[in-house]
Amino acid sequence: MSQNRTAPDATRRSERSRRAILAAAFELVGEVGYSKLSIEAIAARAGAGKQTIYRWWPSKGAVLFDAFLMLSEGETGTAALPDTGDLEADLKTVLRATAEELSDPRYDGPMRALNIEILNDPVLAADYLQRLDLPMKEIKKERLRSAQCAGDLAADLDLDVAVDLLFAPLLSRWMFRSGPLSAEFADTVVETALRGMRPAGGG
Amino acid sequence: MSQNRTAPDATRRSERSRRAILAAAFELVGEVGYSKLSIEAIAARAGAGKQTIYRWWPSKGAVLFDAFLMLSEGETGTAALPDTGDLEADLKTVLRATAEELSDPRYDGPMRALNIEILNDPVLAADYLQRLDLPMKEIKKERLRSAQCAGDLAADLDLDVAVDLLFAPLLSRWMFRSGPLSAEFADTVVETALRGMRPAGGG
Amino acid sequence: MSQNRTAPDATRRSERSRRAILAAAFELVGEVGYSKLSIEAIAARAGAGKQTIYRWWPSKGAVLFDAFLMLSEGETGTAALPDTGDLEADLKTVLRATAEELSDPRYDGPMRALNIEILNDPVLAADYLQRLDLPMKEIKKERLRSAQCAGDLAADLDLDVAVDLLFAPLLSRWMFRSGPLSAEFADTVVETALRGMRPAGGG
Amino acid sequence: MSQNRTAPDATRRSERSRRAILAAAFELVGEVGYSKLSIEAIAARAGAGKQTIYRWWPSKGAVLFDAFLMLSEGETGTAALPDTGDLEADLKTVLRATAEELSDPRYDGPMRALNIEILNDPVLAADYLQRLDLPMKEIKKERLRSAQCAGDLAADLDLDVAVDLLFAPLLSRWMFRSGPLSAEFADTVVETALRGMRPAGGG
DNA sequence: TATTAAGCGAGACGGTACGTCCTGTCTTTTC
DNA sequence: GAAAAGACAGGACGTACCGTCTCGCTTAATA
Repeated sequence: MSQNRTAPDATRRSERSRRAILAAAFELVGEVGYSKLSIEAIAARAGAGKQTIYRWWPSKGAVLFDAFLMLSEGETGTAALPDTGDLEADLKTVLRATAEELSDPRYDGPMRALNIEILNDPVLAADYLQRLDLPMKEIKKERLRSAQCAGDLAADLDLDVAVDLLFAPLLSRWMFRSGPLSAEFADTVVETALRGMRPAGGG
Repeated sequence: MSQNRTAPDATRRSERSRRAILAAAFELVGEVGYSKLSIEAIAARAGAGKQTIYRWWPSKGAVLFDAFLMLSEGETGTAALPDTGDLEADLKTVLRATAEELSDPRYDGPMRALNIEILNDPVLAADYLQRLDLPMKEIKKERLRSAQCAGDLAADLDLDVAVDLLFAPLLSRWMFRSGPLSAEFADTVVETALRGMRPAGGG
Repeated sequence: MSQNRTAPDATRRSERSRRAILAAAFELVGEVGYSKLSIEAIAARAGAGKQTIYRWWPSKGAVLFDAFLMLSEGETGTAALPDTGDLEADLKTVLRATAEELSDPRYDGPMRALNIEILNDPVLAADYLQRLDLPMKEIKKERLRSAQCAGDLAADLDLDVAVDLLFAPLLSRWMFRSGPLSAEFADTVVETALRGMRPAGGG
Repeated sequence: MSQNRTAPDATRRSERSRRAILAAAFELVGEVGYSKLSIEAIAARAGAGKQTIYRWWPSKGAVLFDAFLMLSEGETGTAALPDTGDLEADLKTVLRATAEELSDPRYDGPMRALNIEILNDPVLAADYLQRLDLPMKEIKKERLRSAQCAGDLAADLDLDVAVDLLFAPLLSRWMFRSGPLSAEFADTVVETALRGMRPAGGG
C-alpha cells in the first residue's frame, strides 16, 4: 500500500503554509485569471517554497479546488435547500442566489478557473464530482423528493434530469456569457421547467 | 478606424499556410490535449513560422476557434433543424446526435479546448457567441417557432429560455462528466422540458 | 563568366537607393552599434526594400565597407602623406590626426563595426586589404621611401614592418581602450620607432 | 553595495555547469565561428538550461571571456617572460610563440570572437583590460625593466609604449590578415623596435 | 535533554514554450 | 527589370515557469 515515493507525513504538515497557499491561489486567480496563474507566483505570494506545494498537491487545479473547498468549509453536508412548502418559490430563491454569485466578480474568476481545470483534467473532474458536485446535487434532489412526496412533482420524474434541467441553463449562460444572469431569467427557467415536472393530472 | 500597429495585408495572405495551421492545431489538440498544446508545435507541424501564426491570430484560442469554423464551413446559415411536424421526435434526433458528437473522442478533446479558451477569454467568447453560438441558436429557435405556430408550444414561451432548457443539460453532463451522454438521457430531457412548454390547455 | 544566379543588371541600378542605403547604414551603426545593426533597419531607414540590399551586397559587412568607401571617396589614390622633408614631424602630424579621428565618437562606432566585420569575415578582410588597407599602406611606404632616399632611414629597412611599427600601436590602444589616444602618445611612438629605423652610422 | 535585482546566490552555483558551459562555448566558437555562436547552442552542448547562462553571465562575450580565463588559469601572476640576459633573443622567443599561437586554428577562431566582443562592449573591454591585458603587460614590462637596469634599454624609455611597439604589429597583422605571422616577421619587429629603444650612447 | 528526521523557505538546475526580432527568399505591384 | 513592400519559413533572442533537486533552518517526536 506504499507509494512509489516516500509519502509525506501529514501529521507534520504546516497548517499555516496550507492556508497561506490556498488563500494566495484564490487571490491570484481572481487578480490575474487562470491562464496567468503560476505555481511560482502562488508560492511567492504565500511565502512558501515551491516544493511545499508540489509535496501536498498533485496539480495546480488541485490547489485551486482545495481553495474552493476551504471557502465552502462547513457548508457541505450540513446545508439544505430552503423548504417553505412552496417548491417554486424555494427554487427561485436558490437560482437567484446562484445567479448573483456567478455574477459577483470575486467569484467569477476563480469559478472559471476551477471549471477550466475540470474541463482539462478528468481526475480532478472525478474528484470534484465526488466531493462537491454530488453532495450538492443530493441536497437539491432532497428538496425535490420532498416535493414529490407532497404531490407537487410527478411520481415518475427522474430527479437527476430534473436537477440538470433546473440548474444547467444558468451555468450555460454564465459560461458562454450568452445572456444576463438576471432574476427574471432564473424565475422563467424555474417556472418553465417545473411546469414540465408536475403530475399529469395536476391543476 | 485604423489599427495601432500596421495591420498585415490580408490580400497577400498565404491560404496554404492558413489551412495547414488550422489543420495542425485541430490535430494536435486532439492528440496531446489543450494544456499541452503549444504555438511552437502547431507551427512545426504546419511547416510554418511562428510569426505567421502571431501575424494572423491574436491568441491560441483564436486559432482553435478558426479551426472549428473551418470544419463547420458551409454548415452555418444554410443548415436547419429537421422539421417532420413532430417536434418531440425532431428534438430527440438532434439531441441524440449532439450527445453522440460530444462522446466522440475525435471531438471531445478539441471541444474541451475551445470551451476552455472561451471560459478564459471574454473577447473570444464574444466572437464565439456572434459567429457560432447565435446562428446555431437561431436555427434552433426557428424550429421551435414553427412548432409554436402549429400550436405545439405555448404562445408566450420565451424561446431563448426554451433552447437553454433543452440543450444546457447535455452540455453540463458533458462538461462535468456527471453522467452518460446516452440516447435515453437525451430523450428524457426532451420529454420533460417539452411538457413544460406546451400550451396550458394541452392539445 | 556568369553567376549561378542571374546577375543583376548594374546599368539599371538606382543610384538614389545605393546612397540612401549606405548613408543609413553609416548612421545606424553610429547610433545603435554594430551588434544591434540589422538589414531590416537599414532598409527601413533608407526607404528601400530589403531585396535591394541583398541584390547588391553579399553581406552586412560589405554594406558597411562600401559606406566607408563612400566617405573616403576621392581620397584614395590621390592623397599622399605630407612631405616637408622632416620625416619625424610629418609622421607626428599624421599619427596625431589618426588618433583624433579614432577618438571622434562619430567615427569610433562605425570604425569598430567595420573592424568587427573584418575580424569575422575573411572574404571581407581580403577585400578591405585590397581596396583600402594596401593603397593606404602604399601611400605611407611612399613617404618612408622618400626618407630612405634622403638617407633618413636605414637602406635595408623593411618598409612593411616600418609601417606596422608606426601605426599598429595606435590601433591597438584604440581597439582595447588600453590608454589615451593622445598627441603625446603619438609623438612618443614616432620618436621611438624612428630611432630604430635610422641608418646605423647616423647621428 | 546591493544590486538592483536579487543577485544569484553564488555559494549554490554548480561548478559542473560552469565548466561545461565554458568548455562548450570555447569548442563551439572554434567550430562555427563567432557570428554563428548562439547561447542556445552553448546551453545545448553543455547540457545546461539557458537560464543558467543568463543567471551568471551578463553577455555572450562574458562567457567567452571566462572561457579564456579558464584556459589561462594559473598562468597569470605566476608566469614570467624568459630572462636569459639576452633581451633580443628572449623577445624573439616570445613573439615567435605568440605568432604561432595566433596562427593555430584552434586559437584563431576563439581569439577573434573575444576580440569582436571587446570591440563591441566597453564593459567587457574594461574587464579584459583589468584581468588579462594589464597583468600580461606587467609581465612584459618586468622583463623590459630588467633589461633597463642592465643598461640594455634607454633609461628614459616609456615601457608602456615599448610593449605596444613590440606586440601591436603582430596583432595588427593577425587581425587584418595583412601578412604572414612568420618567425622572420617576429624577428624583424624585435630587431627594429629594440634598436630604437637602446641607450643613446650605444653599448 | 539531546538526537534525529521530517517539513519548511529558498532558490539553482535542466528544460519547454513564450512572444519578439531578424534573416534571407519569394511574390506582388508600381515605376 | 529594378525597386518598394511585405509575407513567408526558420531560428535565436531573453523571459517566465515547469517540476526536481539540493541547501540550511526550524520543529516535533524519539531516545
